[in-house]
Amino acid sequence: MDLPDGAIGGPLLIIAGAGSGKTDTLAHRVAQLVISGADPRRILLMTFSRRAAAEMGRRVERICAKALGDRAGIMADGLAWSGTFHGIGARLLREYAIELGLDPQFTIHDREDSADLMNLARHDLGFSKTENRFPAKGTCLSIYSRTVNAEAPLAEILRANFPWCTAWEKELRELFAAYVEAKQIQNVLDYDDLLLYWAQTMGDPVLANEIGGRWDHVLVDEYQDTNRLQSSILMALKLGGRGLTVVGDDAQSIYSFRAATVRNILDFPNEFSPKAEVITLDRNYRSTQPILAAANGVIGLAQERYTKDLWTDRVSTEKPRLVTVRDEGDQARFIADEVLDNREGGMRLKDQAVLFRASHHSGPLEVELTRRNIPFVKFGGLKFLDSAHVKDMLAALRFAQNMRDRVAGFRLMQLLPGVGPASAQTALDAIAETADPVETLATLPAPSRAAADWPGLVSLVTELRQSNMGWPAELGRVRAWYEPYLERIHEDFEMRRADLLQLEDIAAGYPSRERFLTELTLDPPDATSGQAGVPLLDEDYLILSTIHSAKGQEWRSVFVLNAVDGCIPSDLGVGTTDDIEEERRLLYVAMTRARDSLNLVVPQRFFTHGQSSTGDRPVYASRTRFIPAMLLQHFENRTWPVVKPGQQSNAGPRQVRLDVGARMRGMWR
DNA sequence: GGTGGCACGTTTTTT
DNA sequence: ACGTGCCACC
Repeated sequence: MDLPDGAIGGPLLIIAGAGSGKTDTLAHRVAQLVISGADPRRILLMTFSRRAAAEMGRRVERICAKALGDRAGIMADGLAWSGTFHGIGARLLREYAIELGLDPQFTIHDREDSADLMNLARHDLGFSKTENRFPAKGTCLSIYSRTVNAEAPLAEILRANFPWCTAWEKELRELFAAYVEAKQIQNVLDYDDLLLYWAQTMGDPVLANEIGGRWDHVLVDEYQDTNRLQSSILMALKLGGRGLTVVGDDAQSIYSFRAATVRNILDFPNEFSPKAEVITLDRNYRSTQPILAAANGVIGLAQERYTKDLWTDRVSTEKPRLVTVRDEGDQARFIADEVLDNREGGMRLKDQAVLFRASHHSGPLEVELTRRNIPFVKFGGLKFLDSAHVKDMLAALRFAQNMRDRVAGFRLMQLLPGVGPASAQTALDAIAETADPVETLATLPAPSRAAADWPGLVSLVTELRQSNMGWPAELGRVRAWYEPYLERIHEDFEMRRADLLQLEDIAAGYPSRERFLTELTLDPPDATSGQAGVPLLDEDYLILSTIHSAKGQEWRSVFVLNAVDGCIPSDLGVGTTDDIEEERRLLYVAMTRARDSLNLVVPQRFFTHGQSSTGDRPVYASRTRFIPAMLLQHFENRTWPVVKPGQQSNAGPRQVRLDVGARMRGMWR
């Protein structure tokens, strides 16, 4: 590979197609830098997830250990600065908090907390009961977030992405001002702030110089999925681009809903003079030729493309399959059958993955897998941390960490019977106004209807603040306090208690409450399991994942669920051309995860819930528009189950094949 | 002021 | 099927 060696070189862009060994290339580049004398502590590596960062770290260490022999000691600390933009931002902001006028004890709000705070502001301004409905809290947060991340004027964002909200521009501006003020008073930062404050910091010449000077080399992975704000930070970090390397693939850009823009990668070379060097990797080492041909066919129909087709020399006679099944139930049974077949043939469950557009698409499959005792782990979608009981526990810890955090305090206090929004509000107001919040909390008159429970809350918070019981013992203390409430609130508290024990296991892996809270928010455990608890590492299990969460990974056998219009592309949203194009890339990403075998499953009929006023109704689906007739030559078409002629009538109990009545009714809806 | 019931609108992907 | 706002009752 023709990469410059360890000296600090000019800016470099590596366009790395799917399966072209991007991770390996980046790992080798970092290792090369270290081997030729670069200080690993002066290398900044930003990846998309911390999982990717960990993987990169392992590979770099392995390569270095081999090459350096007994000098491998310089890698003792591994890569000190490796993580996501948000993670690195949080670390820098804590370090520079004083200079930036922040309290170093700041807590970080996740998306849901942020939405809750937005809601409080929305309420205070009286927007929640306007005659024409004001956008919901989540929508408000999305608008705010997109405006910040895209570095674009509000009016423009509204016009382009939220046209149904344009009439509320004035109110939204007012709301966002209140939201920002609330965050500052409460000493909390949201995800966007981690980037925004960092970018602002880089606007100060002294701090910019100091921070930029900490690293000789800055490398960024998955650059096609960064947004304007992130690229601004990067450019300010390395003026002129010395020591800067970015890697990505415009054909795999799938995060525009998060304001990521493919322009970052396309415009990168021209940001510098002389222009950045560009290296293109177009050999795919992952997939067989027929799989790649099909994937190339799909992406070949994209309206705009910059990189050329990938090639491989992995020959195979097996084409990817397009499997038509009757409905989602058959889809689940087909996959379970195939997965077990593959395993009989020697392929571990872990070498197989099922990918889908939206987290809930895997529901019927999860039921089938559980029924057949096939263990699986699911990535993406609803997280363990989003469950009410886990959030309650975290609220207690967060409130102890930062008593000005109203979202945490609000949630915590309302656990007590007899405490509702009004009493919580009053208590939090009193706390907000004093210099010694613990003292205030302790001397506050208990809300009259919660007289019995209030002292317990006060002593919990006081003890946590004194913080001499150690970590993770603190969490045990919170659980002891919380369990009676858990039993009171939830019928199924037994199951939930198991989650809390799991939370304690997770907590034991962190050195302190502060680190636990920060890192859990920035990097939540992203898998949930069908069985109780996550399977042990040495166990074998099938992978279920959203396509988004499957980014950067590969499996020997890949199944794609619901390859139908309405799912891929998703029929939500207004459906601009850009949205459709992104969905096409999503299918491309899914297909290129497969090494040896690829099945796209097309259920002819599936159910949506809600939507129509009459409740559930079957939707007759057609094959995804991204595989039009002209691409069928790349696939082996089949239907499942295979019905042999003459066996039709005794192939099992007769079932409804075509719900004519529903179809007739559907004509009029 | 808290709580529980009802009706209505919403529903992807993630740091 | 689920969250959220509104309203009536305690």
